[in-house]
Amino acid sequence: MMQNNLDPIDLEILRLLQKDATLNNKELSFKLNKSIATVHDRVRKLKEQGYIKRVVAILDRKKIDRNLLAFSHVFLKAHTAETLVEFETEVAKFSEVMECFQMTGAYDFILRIATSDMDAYHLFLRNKLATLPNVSTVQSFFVLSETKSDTAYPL
Amino acid sequence: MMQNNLDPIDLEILRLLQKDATLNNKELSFKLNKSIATVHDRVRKLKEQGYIKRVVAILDRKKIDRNLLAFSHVFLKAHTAETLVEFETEVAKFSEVMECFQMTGAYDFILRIATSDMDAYHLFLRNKLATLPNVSTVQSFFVLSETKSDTAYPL
DNA sequence: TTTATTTCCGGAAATTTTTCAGAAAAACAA
DNA sequence: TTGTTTTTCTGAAAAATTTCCGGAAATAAA
Repeated sequence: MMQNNLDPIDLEILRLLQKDATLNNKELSFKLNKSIATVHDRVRKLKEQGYIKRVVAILDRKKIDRNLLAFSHVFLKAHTAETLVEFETEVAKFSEVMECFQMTGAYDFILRIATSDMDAYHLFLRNKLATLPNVSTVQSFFVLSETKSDTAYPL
Repeated sequence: MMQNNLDPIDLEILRLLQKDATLNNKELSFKLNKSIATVHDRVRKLKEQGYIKRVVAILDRKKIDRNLLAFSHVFLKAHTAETLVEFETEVAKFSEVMECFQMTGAYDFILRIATSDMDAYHLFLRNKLATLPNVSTVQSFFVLSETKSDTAYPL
């Protein structure tokens, strides 16, 4: 596997592990009709080569008191490299911020914010996000329902 | 553990497994200063009780040719229960749609779309999303850079 | 304090991961 | 085609881990 291409076996392994990374080599080998050692080797290489970045446990957000999910659109006052980097650095430190993307178009950043409730969001907005230098405007949108939520890319 | 509260040991286990679910019981037991059997028991219960919904492999999106990430804001023409459910059902079938949220406020849904490039997004928009009944307007925003991307909630 | 309940632990058995040498398959050159 | 090299695959053995269990320790209740 010198070249960077994934064969059908690799793709199937990635497909399966994206859905359920608790599958062990024996189970994978059964599903793939390959030997355990082969599967073991393939998985090791997929990790080594960085196709699999990490394996994580996904928690039930509502069970750990993160009932409110919001998207915050952030506009900055200035757009120098420095301003952007500073905002990115500071916003990443807030525990409520799950994701931060710099965007094209109408606003500068989209944040995905997880808090326990609206009060907590309000406090986050007032005491954390709005206090960052160069933040001009924040538009907040709240999730009514999660219709689809997938970490697995189709392969 | 009859009541639904997590003690500091459970919280620490969840913290660790959210970051790296490849940690085995021996490693966890070392970090927690507990026996392997105790850790094993705790993790089993956390899964049983649904705190850990699933364990997944996170892939490097760019290595599997999903270079473009977009957020699409969707406005519907009508808002009957039927219309909403139909949209949710149909949009979830598209492989480009990683997430779909129904939202409060200015637009009805936010979609997170992963495609290989702008051409693929264009095709998705024209041939899939825009063809759904009752879709009024779609605003597309593209990710310039991922500043923070976390699946782990702070505990 | 005594009793009941829960949590925790060490050790053993069962299972899985990891390693390895050789076989099979594929790629390549003559 | 044939022989050579390289890669991939396999089964088996060794190493490591998970899983189970009885009883000890800690905690809560009587």
